Amino acid sequence: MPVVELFRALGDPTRLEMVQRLSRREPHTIKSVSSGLSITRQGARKHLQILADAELVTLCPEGRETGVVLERDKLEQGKIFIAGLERQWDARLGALRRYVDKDLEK
Amino acid sequence: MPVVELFRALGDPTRLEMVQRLSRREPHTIKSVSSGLSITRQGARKHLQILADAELVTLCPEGRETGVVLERDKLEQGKIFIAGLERQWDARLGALRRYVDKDLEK
DNA sequence: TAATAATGCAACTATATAGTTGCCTTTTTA
DNA sequence: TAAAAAGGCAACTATATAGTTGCATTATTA
Repeated sequence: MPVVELFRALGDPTRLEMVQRLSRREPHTIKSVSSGLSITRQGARKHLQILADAELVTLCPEGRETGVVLERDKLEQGKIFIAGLERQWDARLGALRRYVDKDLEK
Repeated sequence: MPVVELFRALGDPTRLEMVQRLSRREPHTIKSVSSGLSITRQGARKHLQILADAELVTLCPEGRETGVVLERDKLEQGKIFIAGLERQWDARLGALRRYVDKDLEK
């Protein structure tokens, strides 16, 4: 289930910070996306690997440095998944509960 | 950062299955939302607690059993957060990159 | 009221995860 | 070409997490 890996990847403050940096500014290198995080380079590198394994990010080695690119489509998949949950909720019990609530107000 | 907890909560196959069950059908009890998961009752209960701590779910004890209610608003917060990332991406480098790509095609 | 159903609490194990340090390689650049 | 910059790989530690088992509690129901 790839969406589980996506949510797991987003479910860490360091990684979410990285994703926010990438959404705000590109291009980023491993260095720039990892700077000022109060963890070591290798610690940050592990987080980047998790993002890459979840395909939320692509690493592009070029010469001495490695570019980090955010995969917007993957974010979209997460949004679509949540929207699907909401749609089902709306369709079934949500509608019923709203009906019952309204009925009880009388 | 509450959205980190939300994503962390969704980033596990058992918990995502529970959330899907809740989105498809309500009401659910701890028992019903935990049945057939190939883990013990207590294992499932721990997952439910994580969902409750993330405020994705509310536990409502009533007599002998405890109702489990999905908090739709929390899902919505996740969707909105992702949409915000996408919006920033679209506004900044995404637009620039598309421009450069188009330019290179000539 | 005795049995059963639904659940809670606590202790325990095993594995995964976050983070570190040390050292090596490759590419720029002064 | 020597130094610096960016990064890879591996081993290690500590803590968090998933999952278990055992036992106790509270509500129903036969």
